[in-house]
Amino acid sequence: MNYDFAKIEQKWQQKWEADKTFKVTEDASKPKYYTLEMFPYPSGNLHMGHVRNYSIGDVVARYKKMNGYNVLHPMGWDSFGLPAENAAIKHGANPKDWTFSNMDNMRDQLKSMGISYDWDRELATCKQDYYKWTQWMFLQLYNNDLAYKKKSYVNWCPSCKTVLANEQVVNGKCERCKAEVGKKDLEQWFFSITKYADRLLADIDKLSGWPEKVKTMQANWIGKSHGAEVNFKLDGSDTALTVYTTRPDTIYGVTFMVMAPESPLVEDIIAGSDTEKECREFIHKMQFVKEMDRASTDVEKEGVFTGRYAINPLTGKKVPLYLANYVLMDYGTGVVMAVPAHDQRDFEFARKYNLPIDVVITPDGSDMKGCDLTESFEAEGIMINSGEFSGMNNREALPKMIEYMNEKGIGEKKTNFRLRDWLISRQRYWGAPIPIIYCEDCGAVAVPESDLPVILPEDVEFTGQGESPLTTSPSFKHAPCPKCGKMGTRDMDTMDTFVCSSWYFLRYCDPHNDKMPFDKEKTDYWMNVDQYIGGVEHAILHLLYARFFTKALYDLGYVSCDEPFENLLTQGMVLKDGTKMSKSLGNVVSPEEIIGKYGADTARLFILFAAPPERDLEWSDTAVEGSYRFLNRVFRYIDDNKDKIDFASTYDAASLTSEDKELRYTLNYAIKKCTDDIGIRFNFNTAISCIMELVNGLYAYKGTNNALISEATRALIIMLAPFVPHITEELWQMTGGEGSVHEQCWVSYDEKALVKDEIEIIVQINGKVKDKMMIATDLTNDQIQQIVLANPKISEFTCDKTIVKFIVVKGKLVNIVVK
RNA sequence: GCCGGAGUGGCGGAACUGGCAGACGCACAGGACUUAAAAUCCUGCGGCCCUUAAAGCCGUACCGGUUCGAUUCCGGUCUCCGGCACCA
Repeated sequence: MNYDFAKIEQKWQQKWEADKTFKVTEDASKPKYYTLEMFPYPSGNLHMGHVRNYSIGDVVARYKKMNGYNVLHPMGWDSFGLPAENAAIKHGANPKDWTFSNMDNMRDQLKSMGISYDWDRELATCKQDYYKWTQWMFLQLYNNDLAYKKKSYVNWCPSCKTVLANEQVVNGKCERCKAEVGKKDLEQWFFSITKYADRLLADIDKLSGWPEKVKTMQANWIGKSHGAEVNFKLDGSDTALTVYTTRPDTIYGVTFMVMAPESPLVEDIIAGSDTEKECREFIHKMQFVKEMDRASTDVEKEGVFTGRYAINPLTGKKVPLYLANYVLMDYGTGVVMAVPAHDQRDFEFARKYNLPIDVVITPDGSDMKGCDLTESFEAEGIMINSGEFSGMNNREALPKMIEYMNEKGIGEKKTNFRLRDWLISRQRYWGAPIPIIYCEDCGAVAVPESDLPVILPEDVEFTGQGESPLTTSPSFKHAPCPKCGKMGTRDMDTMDTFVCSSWYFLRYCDPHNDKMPFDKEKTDYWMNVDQYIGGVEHAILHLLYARFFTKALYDLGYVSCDEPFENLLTQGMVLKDGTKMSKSLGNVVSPEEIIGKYGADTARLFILFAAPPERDLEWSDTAVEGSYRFLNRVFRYIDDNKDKIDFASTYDAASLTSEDKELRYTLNYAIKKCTDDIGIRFNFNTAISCIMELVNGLYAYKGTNNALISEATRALIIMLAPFVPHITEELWQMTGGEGSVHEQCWVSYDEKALVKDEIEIIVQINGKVKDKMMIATDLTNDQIQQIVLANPKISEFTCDKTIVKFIVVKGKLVNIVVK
């Protein structure tokens, strides 16, 4: 007979909900612990990735609670976003109805998993009482010069019909729909995340609880580089051509200059030149080259001479100026000094167009001809043909050269970042409206805080054609200017949904506040998030934006922490047949189906047992049955032995039989290991395996000490409780436990029970295992040596040899080195 | 190209501080119970040698080093996964 999981799970879920077992409030008398799983997008159904994410979080939350912490464990919905709009277009539904019914369904599914959320703190980013404060956040940034509107050349997804942030373009394709991303010249809102680039980079060092992988990904994304800006002069004009270079030490080797065809300087430069026609053709051609094909290392370098020259400020030499496909407009200045001898890209370009290659650094300072090179020389070396710097090591010369150029007023030190400002305007409907009104007289005016929220209208049409659905609303477009009262027009864009998710962890601390986004006292109590758990796909986007928001709010005095997430766990993916589960591959296993067939406890146990949390996990139907089998085995044992169990009974440790001692050892070892594995190592798979060993030990125990059985059973139920909350609650009740198992204290172990009278030691000769012996634990090394050498099996090896060394590793092994 | 991570039985994985490689589970095989099956329980389960067993040898991607002793530390190589990439 299998245990009736369906009945048990439903029974306890209802009881927990009725008792508000997991409701939490600030309590200064207890240490707090904030555990958070990344909130889901309400797509309609939970998938296995969610099950894994929330099972991991629930173990942490329940374990910490049993260890005396006041645990905040909330859940909500990242509920703005494009899929709702697409569903509206496809099925004629309203994005709001679609989203809310998905949330209802997924909330039920989450409840069926028995996760210990404080549902009173539930939030949804698409609700007015939340997005009001998202708009408030916009105003804070706007009022503090951290939000601005700018016309720029932005990423445009033709399929989603909206602009995208740089972070949302992956390999030239839209992160969401995989369509080829184009470029568009649009006026858009940006957040000045680059003002925080230095701190976002430097404070990565504070994140000792983050995986190395995520930290390097963020550092690479921010991409700080050190160099100099140097002014070249355009020959026959006063125009300065400013370049950014990380290698000012190679400036004597500049033989030409290259600039991006999009550069605003181009027009004046080519006007009237001999090659104007060719230049215009090249610029025209470049407009139609896809971003992806332009920004790839293996695309052939291509360019055209502008007919003009630039003057090297150090040498006074005249060098030709080219337009080139490999120069990026949005990094540095859009103009690059080309040093073909010491930069591979410039080298390839120079070879193609027969431009001179002047070597200015060689390994040993001897002369070298550019024509002899097969590739650029980018390593460290001695400078040659570099005026007064010749003969110096180039790395030592570099700062001196910057200093020199600084004195002469031709250049200065400069750091550059790869990170760009965050484009937050979206030409979509289902998002938080940007609280800005455009007035003919006053320009862009922020909606005053007292007028928030700017409500997302419902009188819109979803045609899938033309502009954003928001523009079809008759009621939304016009609003009086907050400054002068004259009728103006609202900003018709909504904010990137990543804005909504950049501060939700703060709202959970005070989710019903209608005066402020949160009360500082409450965030002071709960923040930081002690443990944040989610997929590694958010390593850059969400985590970087959330860090930026936290720092900005910190600077404005709204929070006391300048990093939001103390510890981060990036869980691995759930795979089937070696690949990611996906509808198109037809290898999706639905959580609902598994929970229906085996129960939530089995689903949770399997997913926690099958692999450590950070690693990818291969789904196995047979292994799921194994987990189910284990739970039945536990249930059966306790059901069969419940008459023997009395938690109040005690025993005398001094009068135990050897059998008793063995069980007692297994028990205490399991407690020790399980405690470390959950609390310190986050290795839930091994925590579960040692609980399994305890169950095997209980089955194998043939003694009659019921008090000992009771002690072991009690510990078993408590240790299993964070993993499988329903069955343990039932077993707790069956064995006469008081209250809820989830309100019990975690178990502690007895160090003395882990000390054995006799232990097995390994006997090695020259590092190879030759025998195993049982010896008393209280022997001295000399006594051990005597006993081991008296062993006939060992003396057989040692008799005709000399013993060089006798190594004793206390409690483990001895190694005899013989010759 | 640069930066990270990984490589252990048929499979998922374990070995935490340099000390019995393969815990725990899955799969498989044999047995008990049963009229039978399922369920359950017991036993075996890295490879070679061998009828079997004992004993021995080999074995943690590969080559080498340090050490009494290396899956673990060091040097080099290969493969796979992830991120970034014409960033001057």
